[in-house]
Amino acid sequence: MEAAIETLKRRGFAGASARAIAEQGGFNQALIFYHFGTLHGLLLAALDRTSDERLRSYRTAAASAGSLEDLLDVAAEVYAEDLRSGHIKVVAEMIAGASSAPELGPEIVRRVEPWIDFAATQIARALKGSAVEGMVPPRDAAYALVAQYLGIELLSHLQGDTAAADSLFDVAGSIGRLLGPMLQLGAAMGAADDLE
Amino acid sequence: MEAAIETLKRRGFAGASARAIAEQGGFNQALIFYHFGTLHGLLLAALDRTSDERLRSYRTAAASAGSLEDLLDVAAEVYAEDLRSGHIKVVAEMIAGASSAPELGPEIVRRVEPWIDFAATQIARALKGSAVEGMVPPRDAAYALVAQYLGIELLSHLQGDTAAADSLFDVAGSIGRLLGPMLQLGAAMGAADDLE
Amino acid sequence: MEAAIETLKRRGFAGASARAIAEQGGFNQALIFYHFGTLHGLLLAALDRTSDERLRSYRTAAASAGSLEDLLDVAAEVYAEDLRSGHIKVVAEMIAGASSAPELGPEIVRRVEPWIDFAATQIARALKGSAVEGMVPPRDAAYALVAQYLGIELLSHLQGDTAAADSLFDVAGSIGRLLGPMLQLGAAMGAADDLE
Amino acid sequence: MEAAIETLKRRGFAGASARAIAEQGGFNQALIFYHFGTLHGLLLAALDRTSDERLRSYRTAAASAGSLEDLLDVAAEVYAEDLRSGHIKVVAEMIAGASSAPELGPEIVRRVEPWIDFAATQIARALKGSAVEGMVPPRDAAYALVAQYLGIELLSHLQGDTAAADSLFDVAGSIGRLLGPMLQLGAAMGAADDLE
DNA sequence: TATGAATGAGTTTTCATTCAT
DNA sequence: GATGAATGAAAACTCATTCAT
Repeated sequence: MEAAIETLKRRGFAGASARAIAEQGGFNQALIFYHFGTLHGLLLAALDRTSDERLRSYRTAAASAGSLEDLLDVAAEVYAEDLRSGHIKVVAEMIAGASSAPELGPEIVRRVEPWIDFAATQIARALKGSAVEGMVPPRDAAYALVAQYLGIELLSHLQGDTAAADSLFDVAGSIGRLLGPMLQLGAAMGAADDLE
Repeated sequence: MEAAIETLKRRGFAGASARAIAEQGGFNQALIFYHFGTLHGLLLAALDRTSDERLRSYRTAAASAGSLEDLLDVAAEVYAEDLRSGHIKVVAEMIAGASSAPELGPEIVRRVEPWIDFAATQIARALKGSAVEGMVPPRDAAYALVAQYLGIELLSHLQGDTAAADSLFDVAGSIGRLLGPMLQLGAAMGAADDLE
Repeated sequence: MEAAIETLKRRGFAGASARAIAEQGGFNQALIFYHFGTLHGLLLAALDRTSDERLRSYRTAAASAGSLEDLLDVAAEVYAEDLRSGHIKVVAEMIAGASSAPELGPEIVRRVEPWIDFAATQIARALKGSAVEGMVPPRDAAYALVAQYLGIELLSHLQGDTAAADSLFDVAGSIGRLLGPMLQLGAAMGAADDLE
Repeated sequence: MEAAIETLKRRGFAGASARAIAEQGGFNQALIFYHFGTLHGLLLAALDRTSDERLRSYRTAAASAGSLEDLLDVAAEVYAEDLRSGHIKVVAEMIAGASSAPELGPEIVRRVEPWIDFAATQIARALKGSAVEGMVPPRDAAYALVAQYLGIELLSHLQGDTAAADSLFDVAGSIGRLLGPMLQLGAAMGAADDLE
């Protein structure tokens, strides 16, 4: 699975062939099929692993954020780490690749759901008690947020530099700090423990 | 090129093989190479065609918008059409596919630039005279907007339904209508003709 | 035909496709088939042209040689010109290429015959009255000589330098000058006009 | 490799496609790439095998020759066997084919070198102590000899009969026997063991 | 004469997967 | 658990040739 993740990062979904992964990991191609049945099986298992691991990081980080400002800071920090370490690349590759292997679709949907759930929870936290609480459905906002991450990963990888992606978080931060007080965002966030 | 676009929509980048496109168009595979030299050559030409065509639609629509509200309405409308007609799918597939064919990268970057430029222009229009004019660099916001579109396309296609994507525009609309007056967005938009 | 010859020189038999020749000559591929029926038809016609032209040069040069020394000098001179201009390359390419297109075989044999005839005539001239006149059948020697030229062309082209080929003629010259008197080669060559 | 050699003999370089070789050997085309990476890889490996094997025969035969006469006899014998068994055909095809696949050039040069070295050694042996020892550089003569073999292979294969090639060795033999004593060729050949 | 477009059969190569060991 | 060998299907691309204009 490590080899699969590494190969996804380095060579993308289309480059993550059985041969490439086996070469990366220094073992025989046939092993993939022995253990996972299908190449896609391995890829999904690998996705599971990174996804779980990263989600755990995000959860821990979010739990420690007691205010909107904290949350924005923490999000920027964790995301920056992901973008550079390539963890998001793996997710983006799998989602992009799913279009060429339709049977992957539902499997990947299932693995993206927890991320949307997590984002929705955090957004709900931030919106609670604010002026826009009724106006913004947390799930829709979460969906948009995840989509935003994916899109940025794709674009920044396409252009080969992450400068734009980096500065975006600054802007998001300043807007958050401006709008936060105006809309009373994060008003009820104090208790960091009442997360799922 | 029509066959290529259709195949990209239906079967994605990885499924847009010479064989598949030729079958879709009812002609011989070799024709692709006769006319475009390379499969990628055809794919890029097809992308050019859709991209140009759609950008023209967007420009026309934006030009007719005299207020922030108009702009939001118009954006929602044109985008909804795109999402359903599949035009955005083609762009998203090419961008996603670029990761498996690195030599495509620069070519696609060149074709995405005009979209970012266009978005930056519109955002600059809307921000002019507002309270956040100095805070939000239009190009960064434009980058984020394009990324958002791409991400939504990928996710909605993955999940097979566009419900979430649709409701997002409603939410964006209501937020826009709320924040617009607060931040004086679109304050100086009256003159619809002063676009690039 | 000029385009065909040029393409044979530059890209070899395998590279002399209809497309390549048409590109070289700046005309349409289909013209080849209109005028020559087959690609091989054109190639053979081109071979005819160079072959005739060069054979004429060789004949003229040989006719002017009144002694064995002259003949050796003249042979070295004309051959060196050929090797550099690429005329021999065309012949060698066609002969080598014939193995992949068996139907070319007989056609090429027919075009090589005159060269063997010519060489046989010159060899007979040189042998006349010598000590080995009865021992060396001129046609066999001519065959060997033509084979030698072909082989040298192939090897020198393979190694990318003609140094070895060049020095060979020097050696042949000195041996000729040594053996000539010993064996009374060229004893009866005086009359340069009694050639076919 | 046996299938490759057989196919080179029967259908020439251009006919030695992956498909043809696989058909000849009764296995799947893909095996070629599994084992040799490239079609050329296989072809070169096959060339290596024949070349090594034949060179060993030639070395053994030459080692047993204690006089110039022996050497000429032995050369005629081994060569006749080669011409008929097709071993030389393989070499000639590869050399001729190299012109259509320039990246093969250096690889083949490397494989022809040992033949030139071997010939140079034998020629030096024969020239030692002769009247022309200083006049004839062994390497040049060896180059000419190898070229001669190649040329004869090409011509005889082209004409479909080996009669001319056969009689050539007789002629070479008689000339050798005539010139040998005159030039004191092979004077110092007694010790057959002092070969490389 | 000349051309642009078209085609079927061919090329090398890569792929996921299987299987005997 | 692990491996080397094998395979059928598919990939991109090139070829000689044809044909309507």
